[in-house]
Amino acid sequence: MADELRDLYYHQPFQEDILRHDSSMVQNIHMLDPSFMSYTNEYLQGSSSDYVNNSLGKPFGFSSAPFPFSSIKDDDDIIKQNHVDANLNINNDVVGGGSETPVTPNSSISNSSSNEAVGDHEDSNKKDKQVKDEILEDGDEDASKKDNKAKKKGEKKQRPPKFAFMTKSEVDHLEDGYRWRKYGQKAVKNSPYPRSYYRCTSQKCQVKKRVERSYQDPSIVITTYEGQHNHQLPSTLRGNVARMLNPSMLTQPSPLMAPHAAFHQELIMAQMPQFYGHANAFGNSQMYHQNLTHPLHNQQMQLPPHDYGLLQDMVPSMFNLKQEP
DNA sequence: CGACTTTGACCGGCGC
DNA sequence: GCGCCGGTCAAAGTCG
Repeated sequence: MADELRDLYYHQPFQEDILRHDSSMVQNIHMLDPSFMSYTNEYLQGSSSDYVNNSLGKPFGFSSAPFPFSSIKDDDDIIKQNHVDANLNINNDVVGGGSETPVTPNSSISNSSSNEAVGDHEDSNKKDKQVKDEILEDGDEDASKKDNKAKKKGEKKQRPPKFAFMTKSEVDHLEDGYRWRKYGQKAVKNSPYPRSYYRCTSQKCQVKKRVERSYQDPSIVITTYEGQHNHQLPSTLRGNVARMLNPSMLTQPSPLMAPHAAFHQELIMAQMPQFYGHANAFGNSQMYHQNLTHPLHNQQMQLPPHDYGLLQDMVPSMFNLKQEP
């Protein structure tokens, strides 16, 4: 399974290769193509439908173009979407400096193999069907175990939307601005690395996340968020996030949050605003989006010169703008 | 002492 | 029905 996961990881077109910084513990954060997300989810105990029907309504990359989730009805549609994404990303740099096999409009082999690489495709179809059935039901997302017991036979627990991504990091639990309490850890089948379960410590916030390390590439941490925060970021962290993003203050390192951690958080927040709808410290993050969405255009963007200080040092590719003295 | 982690037990879903 | 597996619970332990 992890072989396929790695293949997908390295061969699916990524929206961006955001971070390239040798000295950063988080070297690369890869926001995953929507279709890949659906595949990834197969590995992460969910179903492609979890993503197809999630509340994001936007691509998982930084593109501002709406992703037609509603048009996706089955795996075939996901594969078609994969074609589109492959075409769109054909000229983009990907992991490995573009040494990957180019994805062409006729790369159905790649896509179909990816489809097979999902593993037990029949099983995934069953899961999809299950989730689709679940979606037809009205149910409380945070239904407790007791509530489940009270449910009728045949009713299945509805899962909140999920968002998974892979991060190259030495640390398992990446700081994202929220406070989490670990409530479980399980050994992962066929992997020497355990999976950890975290729950947001805020009262009445049902957001959970799973963190596990890829056993094929132990440098990669797979994080899966489930649910939606119903509160703001802890104030101290928010303040530091703001500091990270305020150009006038960027030269001041944050004492409470490691630079890579703060940036990691921002990536997540920009990536899934619905998950951080109450706490998007980006505010007006248009520039950020544009920078990450069109790296080639970035070089031609005309922006007032700024000293981005620490962040610029961390993410030189983001600041690949002409800034004449 | 409160917040958090650890870890074995437990539960439900699923395949056979 | 049984066993496997993922996810969760909760008591005990740890830390600041």
